[in-house]
Amino acid sequence: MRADSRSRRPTSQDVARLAGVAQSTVSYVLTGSRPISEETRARVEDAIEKLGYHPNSGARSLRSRRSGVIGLMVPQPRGGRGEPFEFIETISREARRAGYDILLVTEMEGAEGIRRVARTGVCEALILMELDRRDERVGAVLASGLPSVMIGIPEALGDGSAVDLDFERLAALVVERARAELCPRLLLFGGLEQRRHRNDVSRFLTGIDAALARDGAPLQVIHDAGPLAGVPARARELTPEGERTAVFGLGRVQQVLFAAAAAGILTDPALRFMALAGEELAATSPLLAAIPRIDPRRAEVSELAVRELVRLLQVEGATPRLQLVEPEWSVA
Amino acid sequence: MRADSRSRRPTSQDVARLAGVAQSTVSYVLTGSRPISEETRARVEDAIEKLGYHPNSGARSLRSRRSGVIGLMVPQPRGGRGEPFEFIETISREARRAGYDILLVTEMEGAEGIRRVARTGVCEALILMELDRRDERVGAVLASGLPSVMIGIPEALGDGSAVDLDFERLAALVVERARAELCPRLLLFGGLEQRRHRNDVSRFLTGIDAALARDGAPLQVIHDAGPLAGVPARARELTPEGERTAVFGLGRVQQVLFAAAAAGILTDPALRFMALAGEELAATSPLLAAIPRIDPRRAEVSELAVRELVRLLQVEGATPRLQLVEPEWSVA
DNA sequence: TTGTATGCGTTATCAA
DNA sequence: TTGATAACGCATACAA
Repeated sequence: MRADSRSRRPTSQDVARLAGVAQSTVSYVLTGSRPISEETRARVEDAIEKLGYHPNSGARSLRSRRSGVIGLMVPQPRGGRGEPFEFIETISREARRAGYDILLVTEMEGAEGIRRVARTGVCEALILMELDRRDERVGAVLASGLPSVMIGIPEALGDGSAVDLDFERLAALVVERARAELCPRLLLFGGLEQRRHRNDVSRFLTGIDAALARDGAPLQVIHDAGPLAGVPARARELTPEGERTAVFGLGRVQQVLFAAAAAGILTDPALRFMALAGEELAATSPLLAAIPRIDPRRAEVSELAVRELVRLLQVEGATPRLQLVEPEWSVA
Repeated sequence: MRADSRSRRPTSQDVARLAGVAQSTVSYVLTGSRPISEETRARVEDAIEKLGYHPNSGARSLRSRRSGVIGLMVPQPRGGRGEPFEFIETISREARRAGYDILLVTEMEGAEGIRRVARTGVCEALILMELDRRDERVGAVLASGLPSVMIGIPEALGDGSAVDLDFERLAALVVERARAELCPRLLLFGGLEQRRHRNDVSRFLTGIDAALARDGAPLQVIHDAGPLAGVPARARELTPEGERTAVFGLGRVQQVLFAAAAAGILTDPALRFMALAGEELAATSPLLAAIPRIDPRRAEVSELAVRELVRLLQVEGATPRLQLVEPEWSVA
């Protein structure tokens, strides 16, 4: 019933017939890999338009061995965090602008997922994010031989490309500011020492140590691993009269700030909250807009990752790079 | 230098050679579309294992016209919302369990993006989310002829499948509770009337009207379209001494609750906050855990969407369905 | 500047 | 129960 000539998707053969040229000519017009006369090109493009032709992706990737698809390994949603979404959406948009699509590979699949998409040829390149310092997926990616970019800096980076916010520099900024604001103490919440296996946490802590070792006022660093809702109270408690404690952590700031607000100590002069957070924090409330903030610049990191990958894919003999995005205070 | 026999990815031909069978036999073992003797199957599977063979996805989808890829249209990240991530990740995971991969199509691409992935054959099915009541993408999906599932209920659903939380029922729950708690007033924040174009908001408001029309204590509904940070204060202001106002909205609860906490009126007996929010809200603080909460059940909705799509893809003659997930109070 | 011919690695039909 | 063989739709080497 349903099938007449129109129900079948048009092929380059159909286009060729309508334009009165050879099938290969249609292909050459599309790939641009051979000069085509202005007149022929126009006729072909007309026919393409008229038929609503789109090249079949299976055939194309079978023949050219390039699928036009980039695999993106996404983390599990832990504790209702939504930040990965901004990475994912931006990466997807940027990739599309360069002519690529994004295919998701879940963390659940692990290194085997990497091997799968590499071996089947669904993906011709890979982006990884939320990596542990030692992450089996990194090895799988490098072994696959596909061009890749990591968001974050794992240990065995090999000669892969990587892009991320400079977490060491971030730590330096935090320490510098704590000193500048005459805080003798810096409380780091979120159990960072227990999360040292994360590549970003590890770099941050390295940066803290380095900053402490540099000249400057003495600064006591306290690692807090307790429940986030208790952070403000604990910070308040360990602050002697007339002194001031700086409070910072990687992620989950909102929870800490909420607890502070609920306890009425969000603007307590004895506490100096600082946050790694985007504009959305400032937009939530004027009170939060006043908090010194370093933007994680997720969109920039994402764009950089895609650009780097496209470079690896398209520039002959491109060599892997490590690119760090500079953190900055958003409110002076 | 680099190319010896090992550098090429093995094909079913290689497997056949090693197993001493015909290439087609390998294919039959893989697809299961023909009975194979136990002995032959074992030999083939051994060879597959030994070579680390994975069928080439381009060739497979060229020949079978099934790419094993589901397109997922994702929204733009507006105002730092991260909820879409839970949908995306869950959908991706469930799809993988059914043997499919998820390819992202950004909202930026619009209806043309739908047409593209459909025409090129990259995707053999589609999932749409965050739809407007009238959304050009819906038409494009239906026109593509691909099996599809909408998360949300747009107007021109046609005979597409749809899955979502039952927002009409959600409204009924909210109204019922406001009445049960003897609130003469319900304040709805977030400018819902201005966001009626959204399919979920529209259904919610329909549900509100229906619930109000039913028997019960009189309830005044106030639509608040002002800044979220001012919601608690405004709610407090319009509440006469000794009375109580219920406060609810779709999304952005955290901002409102933060403002309430900061103003010290989170537990004001004159206000009755209720929230559409997942566990993460309760986990943020004991204060928030006490707030009556309806879970949006994003994971369930996502799983249902994937299951429905898989049914459409795999069950011969399957007919589209509309499935609503029942909202419930998480704290009594 | 264009056309002809070949093969990418599968799936599935036709024989045996 | 299995083998040979023919497409699927495109990119590109080779001819003209």
